Amino acid sequence: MEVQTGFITLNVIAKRAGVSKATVSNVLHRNHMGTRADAVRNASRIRQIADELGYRPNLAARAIQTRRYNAIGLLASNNPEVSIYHHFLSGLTRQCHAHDLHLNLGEVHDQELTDESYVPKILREWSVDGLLIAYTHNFPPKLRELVDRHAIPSVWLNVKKETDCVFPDDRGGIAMVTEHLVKLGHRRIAFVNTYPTQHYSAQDRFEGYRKAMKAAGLSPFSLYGHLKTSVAMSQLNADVRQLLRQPDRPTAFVAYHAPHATTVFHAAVSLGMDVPADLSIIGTAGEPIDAIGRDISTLVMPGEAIGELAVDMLVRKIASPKVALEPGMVSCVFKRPDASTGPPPNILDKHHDR
Amino acid sequence: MEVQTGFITLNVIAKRAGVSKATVSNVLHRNHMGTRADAVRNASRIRQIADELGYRPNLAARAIQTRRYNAIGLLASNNPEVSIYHHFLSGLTRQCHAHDLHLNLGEVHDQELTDESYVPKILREWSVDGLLIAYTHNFPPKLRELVDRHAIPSVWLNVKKETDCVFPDDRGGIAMVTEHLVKLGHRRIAFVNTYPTQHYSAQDRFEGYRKAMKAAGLSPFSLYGHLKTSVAMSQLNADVRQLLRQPDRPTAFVAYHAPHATTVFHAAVSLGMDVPADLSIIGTAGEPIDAIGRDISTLVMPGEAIGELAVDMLVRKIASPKVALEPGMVSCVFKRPDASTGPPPNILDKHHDR
DNA sequence: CTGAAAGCGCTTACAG
DNA sequence: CTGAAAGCGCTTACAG
Repeated sequence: MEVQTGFITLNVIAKRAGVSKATVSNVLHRNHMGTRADAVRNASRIRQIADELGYRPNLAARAIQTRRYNAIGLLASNNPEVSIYHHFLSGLTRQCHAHDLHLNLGEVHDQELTDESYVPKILREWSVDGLLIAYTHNFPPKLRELVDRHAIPSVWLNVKKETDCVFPDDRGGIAMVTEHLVKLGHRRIAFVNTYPTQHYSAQDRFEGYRKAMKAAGLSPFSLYGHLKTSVAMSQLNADVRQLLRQPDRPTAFVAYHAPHATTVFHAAVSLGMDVPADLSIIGTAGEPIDAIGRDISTLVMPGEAIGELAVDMLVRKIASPKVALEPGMVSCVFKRPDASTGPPPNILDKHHDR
Repeated sequence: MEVQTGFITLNVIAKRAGVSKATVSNVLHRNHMGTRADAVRNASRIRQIADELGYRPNLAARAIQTRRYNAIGLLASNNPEVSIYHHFLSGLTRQCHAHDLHLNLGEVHDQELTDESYVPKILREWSVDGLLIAYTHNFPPKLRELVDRHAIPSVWLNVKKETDCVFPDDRGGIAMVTEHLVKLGHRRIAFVNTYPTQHYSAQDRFEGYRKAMKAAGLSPFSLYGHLKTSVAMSQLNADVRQLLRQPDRPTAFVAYHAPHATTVFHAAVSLGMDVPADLSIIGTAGEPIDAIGRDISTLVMPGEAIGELAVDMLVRKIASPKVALEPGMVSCVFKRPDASTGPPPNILDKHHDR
């Protein structure tokens, strides 16, 4: 039985049931704990009619009344260098469902950012109770001004700020996996990142690595150091191959993210090396189920947990907009440590310094 | 200057400006082509006041009036085997912006599907004008019933149906790249897919390959044939290594998707082979910028174009719900053909049949 | 427990 | 061109 969408209102049901729309509203949308027998019968009759008619409450009418949209917005850049919001979607949608919230996606395309007058619909019109901002850096000043000006409750995703943000513990995670390599006996451990990102994770991951190396009395070595422009993956492949031919080559790599790890892996194998017998490799931010048919020990970013926590925090923020929320730091998980790490090979262990 | 969010209404502006709210509404939201000098002055004054006060129209109040939410919903599975909606998001959000539409994300988590009574908020409440459904198979009957029953205008993403759907031309694309290999002189071309998917793309990609092989008088060879359960990537690695050691080994691979291609690539290199001198490889549905530092010739699925077309179609569908829309088929693009394909190596070319 | 009434913020004919 | 009025579908005190 097909129903005419959008025309089944409280009024229609009320007439059918011979009651007032206030009563229908009470029965359908409030916890109407009836006790009198006739009231209970009435209520179930109303519910049945609503069901038959395929009633769906009009959210807008409710929103206008309650001053709550029961919806939050996600303001994200579509530039993958600036936002990796895809990783959070699963957690976000799950937790939105838990709070019975709609999720409004407002992706900002980079080309639009050049247009000074560009304002995403999500900010132009009032239709969410709060905002999740997935914009690690280069957040357009104009948008920030709007968010501030309208005092929209917001929580930042994957950004390190004083308050109201959620991010993974990059530094701690990388330090942990670096220590893992140190404990296995590695002394020449290289860090690799091809991206020139202004995101905190670039600094933090390197810092975690550096700290762990220093603590073990080892010299940190970053393949590219501080980059102005990104290095092509084919270049990385070539550079790693050359590096691995040196007598004082690294015996282990810590990669900024998964593709770096698979590229190092592939370069090593192309030289006839075995992983982890000849070289240990740790990836970051991907999943150990890799793309080359060889599992890789990986420090997994808890994207889902971040998404869930962000929604929880935003819900609190919406309830008390004035209260600044402590940053939410989520731990990373080291998965499959044995997959691609092991003791260093028995090569001449002279100190590696450059 | 901070404004009190949500309390700046047409009325407030009207009072400040000393006009009626009808006038404010006209000036702000209609193309109020004033001609009389005083009217023009009035209009710009109203606009200025609205601006100063940080007025944002309340979408809900408008929606209730116009019976239009100016929003569409995306109903997607969070099971990556059943929906790959992430690929479409960029196109979806871009085109939503072009049509000045909100995008509501309703992801359905698989665990919820076991719950018979589960109904996503997006269907429970009326808050979008239409629905994009990214659910290639196993769409829960309950949800379909709701969509049908309420006659919600909808377009299916990445699904082949009689009407109202958008999908890439998998068959044509794969046939094209297979022909490319045939033209290069390959005769033993293998197809590889580790997933037991009920999605049309599994059949279609294989069909495109099979057709092209038959047309060239060659025997198709699928590494795993029809699968009941998926094959681990490590298994694929091992199997490819073994296969490549056979004297009548394939000289080229067509992969169901990108990770299959990189795995084949890696397996070949681990045997000391060179790509494309010793083996040609074509990936599908990823980007040629691969994860191993070696570019791969790839048949790219036009995710962005699909997303854009889907929104356009849904907009038409919302305008005329009764009209069935022709399926939208989008062509795939063969990128970097020279990256990992070339003429077959000079190995004994005896016919490959199993 | 139920219903008449007022109101949320906006839009839309319709008079003036 | 402008404004008073009615109404969109719902919720919420407040009487009864």
